[in-house]
Amino acid sequence: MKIAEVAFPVPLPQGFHYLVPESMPVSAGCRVRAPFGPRIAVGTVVSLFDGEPHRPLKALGSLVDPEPVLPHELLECAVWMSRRYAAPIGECIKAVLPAFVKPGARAAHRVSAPVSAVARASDPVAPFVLTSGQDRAIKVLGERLTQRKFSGVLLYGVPASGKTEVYLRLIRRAIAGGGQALFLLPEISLTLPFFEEFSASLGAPVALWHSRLTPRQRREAWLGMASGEVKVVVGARSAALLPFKDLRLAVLDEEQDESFKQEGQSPYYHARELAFHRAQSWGALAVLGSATPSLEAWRMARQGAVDFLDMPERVSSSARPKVSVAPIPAGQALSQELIERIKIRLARREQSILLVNRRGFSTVLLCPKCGWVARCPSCGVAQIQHEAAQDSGALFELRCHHCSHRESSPALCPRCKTQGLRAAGVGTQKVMAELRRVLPGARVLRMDQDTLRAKEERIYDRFLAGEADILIGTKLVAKSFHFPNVTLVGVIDADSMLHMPDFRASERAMQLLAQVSGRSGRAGKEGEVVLQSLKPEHEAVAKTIDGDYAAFADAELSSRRHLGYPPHTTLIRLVWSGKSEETVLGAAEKTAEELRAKLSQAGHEITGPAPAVVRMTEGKPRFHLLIKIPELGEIERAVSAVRACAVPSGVKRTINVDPYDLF
DNA sequence: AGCACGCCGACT
DNA sequence: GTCGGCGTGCTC
Repeated sequence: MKIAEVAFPVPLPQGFHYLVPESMPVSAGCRVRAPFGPRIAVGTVVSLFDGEPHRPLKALGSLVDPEPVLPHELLECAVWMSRRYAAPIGECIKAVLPAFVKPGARAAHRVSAPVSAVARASDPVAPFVLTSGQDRAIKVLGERLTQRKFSGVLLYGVPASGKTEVYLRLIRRAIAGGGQALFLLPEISLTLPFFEEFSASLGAPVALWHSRLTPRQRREAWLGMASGEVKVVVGARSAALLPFKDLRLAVLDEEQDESFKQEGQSPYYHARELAFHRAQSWGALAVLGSATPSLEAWRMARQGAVDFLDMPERVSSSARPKVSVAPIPAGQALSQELIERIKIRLARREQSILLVNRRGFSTVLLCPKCGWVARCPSCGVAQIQHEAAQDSGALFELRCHHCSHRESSPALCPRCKTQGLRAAGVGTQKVMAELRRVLPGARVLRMDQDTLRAKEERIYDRFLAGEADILIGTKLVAKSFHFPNVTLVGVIDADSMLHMPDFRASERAMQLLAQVSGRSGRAGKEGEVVLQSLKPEHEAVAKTIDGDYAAFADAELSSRRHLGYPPHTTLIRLVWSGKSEETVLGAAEKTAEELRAKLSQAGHEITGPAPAVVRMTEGKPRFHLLIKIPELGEIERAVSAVRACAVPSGVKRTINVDPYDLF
């Protein structure tokens, strides 16, 4: 008997089996209507096989699509994703189905119409003198490309070593043979400049892909990639889930960036792994590019799982910036040392960038008398004080950076009713206010998610055009922007990055410090970096000073081995949330007990359950647990042990394999 | 995730 | 008397 495995868009781990009626011309990747409980639901056929059912099966109702809506390789990708991340198959299928075929899907409304997401243009290519590193990279990678079989390469290029030119030439070579290229970037705001540059110089249709496209742009880009008419796609994370006709090259630029891992919504996939998997399916070349590689990629390179290619010299002959440390002053954000150096830039008409960790004014509002802290009523985390909108009448408001909650900032302590609440910690707005006071003549711009909303390119363009002397911003300012007139970078609080209760804290700090340092002195002028820190002896700070990322990565990799942390081991994070603390904690504890019984002897370590750092979602209690799987342990065994544990009704449990978000 | 079935409060 | 609240249980 012919049986179809069908996935429905529901968070259930498995597919469902149906009998295929004799006359139905169904194939894998088609959507079908099928009786599902008390209703008829639309699902997608994952596979077809012949066999004897072990239980009475219902028959498929009718075909929705006469032809598959998902190409075979994309369907296979969804199935792989479902296994790799222990995610419900239906959710994985949903993630690869384009919005325009999803039943009842409504795309988010977008206010202004952006440029077409598929561009065709043809400009002559300007001649270019390559560095020897670029030349070698292009030769080696170009050679790989012509072999037409899978290989993975880590391209380790110092800041300003000219990786973009290497990518461009590789893409040109990939599409010259009729193939397609996938180019992934960590941030939506970075996709547009690359899209424009590639469409202008490639002379072939290029598509743009990210979550804020209009439905029409989506449709055009998706179908263009599926048909092979579009040759190149430049996109954010979810572009790793597009259909291809003939993929020959997949590039992840800034591969260390954590936004390549999807968090917040299942499936919790990592675009780097997906890009590798798909390059394997197509026999394509996968390139990971970074000046500060992730320890995951670094380890793969050290073990020979990917090849290592470096570009050690900068394109312009300028030297690496000079890095110094200044102590963090008490009671203010800017040290005298930093202020003096900014003054020098103002006098020379050069520009400065100041990196601040948090947007907003101050990072916590507390009562010195009774210890009350302003927390989000929905998430339970400390709220950030922001300057209020001009017309609101108040000076400040409180905002949650996890959800959209906002409220006015209280004048008295809500608990003990005394006056004199203290706003501690430094955000971008406070630095702005302080600069205005200390250097009233300086022209200052701010770039963070708050100022970014509508006009991200405007701030970039205005600073580039010299409309301001100083740019204050969060980690956005550390990204691949090129500001030739910047000769000073100041980091307001390098230590605050190291204090996070997370084993990746120093990796993140080192990457951010190295990246932001790379913004200084890019066009032949001498650059300088000032790190405000009280711990100059810390590994990440010390290695930023001597500029040795490779030494940092090797040392960190070995320390992670001693502590038994990724990338040597695998983590699985379970999160429970629900109405009452008793049921949520009860379920978590029962699971922990069962997992310890089943997994301990295989060397799996179970930590928790414990209240998550983000203690609530929508006001409901939230607990988590970590499973640490040893180097050669089986992930599948842990996942099936988790699946065997009951989830009481009223409780929601998520499974996150290789989590980056531990809060 | 839906959707039905099942037992307890304010209404035509 | 019944319309409907959402707790809990199942979907090949």
